[in-house]
Amino acid sequence: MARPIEFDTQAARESAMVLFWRKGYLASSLPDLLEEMGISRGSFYLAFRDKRSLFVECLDLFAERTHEMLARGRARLAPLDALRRFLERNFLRADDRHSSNGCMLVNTVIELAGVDDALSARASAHLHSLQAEFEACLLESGFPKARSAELAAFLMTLNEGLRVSSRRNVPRRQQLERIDTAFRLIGSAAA
Amino acid sequence: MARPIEFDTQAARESAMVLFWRKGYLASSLPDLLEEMGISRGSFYLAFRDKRSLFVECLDLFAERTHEMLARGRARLAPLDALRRFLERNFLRADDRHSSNGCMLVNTVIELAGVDDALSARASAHLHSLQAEFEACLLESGFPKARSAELAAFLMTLNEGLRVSSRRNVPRRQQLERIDTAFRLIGSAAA
DNA sequence: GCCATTATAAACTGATCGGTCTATAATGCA
DNA sequence: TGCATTATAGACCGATCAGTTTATAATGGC
Repeated sequence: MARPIEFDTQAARESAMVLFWRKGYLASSLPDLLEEMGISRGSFYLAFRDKRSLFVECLDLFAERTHEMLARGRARLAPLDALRRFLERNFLRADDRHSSNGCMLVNTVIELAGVDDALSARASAHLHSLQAEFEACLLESGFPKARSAELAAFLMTLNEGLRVSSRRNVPRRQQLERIDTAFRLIGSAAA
Repeated sequence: MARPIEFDTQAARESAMVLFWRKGYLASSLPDLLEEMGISRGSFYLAFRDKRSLFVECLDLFAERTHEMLARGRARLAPLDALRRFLERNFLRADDRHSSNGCMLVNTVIELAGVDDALSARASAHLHSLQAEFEACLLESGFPKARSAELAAFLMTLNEGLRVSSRRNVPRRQQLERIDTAFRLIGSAAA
């Protein structure tokens, strides 16, 4: 019919990311994606190779955003506070549209392990580099090297667990309590 | 052709459970299921209503087995040791065929949230009752009521995180270290 | 006013999905 | 021997999947 809006590739990619984040890879059909992205089938295959390639781009974009989120916290908070703020992220605002989507990296690891191992491994690698960032925070806040690595691994497990909980009906308050419990445990062990 | 084996409904259900556990709901196709169960299409629809109904049965069966696993530990170990043994379960034997399947309840929560909320909620409810079992262990080992509830929630988050980790390429040794870290933290806080 | 570009809607392809149905083969029992 | 039961293989159904193609409409530059 008309030519209402100019085709913004990046905006379309971000819309796709949100859908993949919410519904996963398999359950996001082409019609779903097209409606969410607001473009036609023709434009889709013109701008992106195929569904799987777009998913890879969205996965990498999500990882980038996640890293930025932690980096912004580190720029203005003490490293341990930034880490804690990062874990609390999904649970602070009750009205966040994405608060029950969990983490796209965790979701992808779970959904596609044994189905598309390359995609699952890619998501896993992103989580691994996030853990390295955790470790840097802990080092910066004074923990010795070995202890930092150990706690970073522990906090990554906690992070994974929290992202699972955020896809369940676990109330926000309980989630925050769990984070509080974890940090009190770490604090009392450090003291 | 022939009539080689008598049709064992329960054995077929268990085979289906393992496939659902490994590949999830959406990626397990009817042909996949039939091959894994070793039965024909006709027998499938004669014995089970449909794919989704069978999945519900498998989900409940998995939850039952999970509870039994914890109960067996409680029968022969101190409650805190049983709890720890339960968390370590997937990581003890390197040759376990199912060691990288994670937990079917966690997998289902993640895969089907936003896709089939009834199934996701059912898996979540099973995790909730497992958490109640955690709390009973902690109560029995001497923690006060409020503290038991808090730690049970924390350990459920840890459990969820560990099941995510077990679907990734995280080495067994690191997983065991993470559990060790968690229990040392709990121990030093309790002391 | 014309034309190349860029988008569109929608038809189409072949494969696969879950689910039904039919014709047949093997069995236990009478 | 014959028949009801229980299983099989596989054809078949309509729906949906990802991806391609086509004919058309809107636009900017000339």
